[in-house]
Amino acid sequence: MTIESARPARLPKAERRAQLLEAALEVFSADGYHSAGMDQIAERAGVTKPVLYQHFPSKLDLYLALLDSAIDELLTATNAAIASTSDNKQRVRATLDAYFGFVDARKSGFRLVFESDLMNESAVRERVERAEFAIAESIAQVIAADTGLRDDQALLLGSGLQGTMEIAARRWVRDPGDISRDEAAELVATLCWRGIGGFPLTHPPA
Amino acid sequence: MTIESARPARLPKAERRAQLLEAALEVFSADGYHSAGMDQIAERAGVTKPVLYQHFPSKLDLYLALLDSAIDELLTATNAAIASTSDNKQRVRATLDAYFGFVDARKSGFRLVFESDLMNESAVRERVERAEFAIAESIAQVIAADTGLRDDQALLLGSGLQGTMEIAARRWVRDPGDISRDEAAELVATLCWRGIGGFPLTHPPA
DNA sequence: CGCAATGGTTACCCGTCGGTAGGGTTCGGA
DNA sequence: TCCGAACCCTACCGACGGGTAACCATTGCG
Repeated sequence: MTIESARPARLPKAERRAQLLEAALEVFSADGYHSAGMDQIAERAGVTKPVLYQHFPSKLDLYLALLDSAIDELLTATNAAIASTSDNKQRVRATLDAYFGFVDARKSGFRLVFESDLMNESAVRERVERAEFAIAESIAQVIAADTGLRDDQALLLGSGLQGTMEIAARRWVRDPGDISRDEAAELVATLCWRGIGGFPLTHPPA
Repeated sequence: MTIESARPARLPKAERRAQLLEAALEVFSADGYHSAGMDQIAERAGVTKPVLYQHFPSKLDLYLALLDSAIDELLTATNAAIASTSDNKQRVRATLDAYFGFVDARKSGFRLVFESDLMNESAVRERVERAEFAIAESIAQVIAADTGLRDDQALLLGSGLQGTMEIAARRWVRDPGDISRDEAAELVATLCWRGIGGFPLTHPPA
């Protein structure tokens, strides 16, 4: 009982903030936005509610901070993967590795974004849709460049691939079963490549 | 002022119930479960809250009634489509016609099921997952029968196809753009068939 | 040893909303 | 015309939870 052990455990602002974010992420992703209480989040961080409000002005702001952080990380990872090679088959594989890598390492963050129960809030919906669109568009750019398809057609296909990744990842997170992260990524990569691989250059502008 | 015109407009129980269900469906699907208020639903039906509670014991029960109804309709439609032919390519097309037919005709019901903000409620989650699984399994049965794939492999593919339909439909409902219902169904059917069509009999048990 | 400044806590407020009690009004039948 | 049943409304309750006010405690510096 010499030093920090029991309840109070005073912390500098930055660390406390990080801790609160982590606690909030766990609670939000476990219970959803509506069921989660500010008291609950504070308690998980070993602190009381007012402390939470010293760091975040409202419940929604706290949620959005987490959302932005998760989205940012996902976009960074996928964009890096898309840019990592110029071989399209490899590119698909790399992208799915990155996607499932994120999903695996940041399960809570992933669920926060793609299983949110706050989609009615415009601020949330906007962010999630922007994220989905950003991924779809990154893919679409490659498709458009390499196939000669029209931009809107490419975007449609990009959306399809993005959607496939999203829903597959969601299902895998919910119930991984016997499937490892790598297996999952490879499986979906195969599916995506089978779907998209037939397009390149076999489909002139006409 | 002779007959029913103004506010009260007395109705027999069955009709009132139907009207309440319709009003609730609109409100729930527009605002989500949490934002929707019982007063709001009652008002939309031209009635007050207690009337609502004479027909449904709680907000959740009302929601579940709508959910069950929508799910039942969707499963009926898709199962009929799957059974409608024995040509697999046709089968895929028919299933997507049925799926998008439901989505188009019952937009609110579709959103209620697949964009629910009440997934944390176990009763809701269970129903939605059962619905997804039921569709995936119907598809998987055909796949298993026609390809010789193991049951679990077939179920995985069935889940993939179900997921593809779901997410594509969700995106189409959110923003149909210039794409007609038929176009959407055909497009996704093509995508699904391209993904699954390579499997039959080319992939023996080994 | 004071004495800020920083970090926490207890205790409370209050708006919203699901749910209810009890009383009025219309209708069919005797 | 009386009666009771079916239907609907006004008015209210009570709990839950986001957000806040006001008050302790620890730390470290002069």
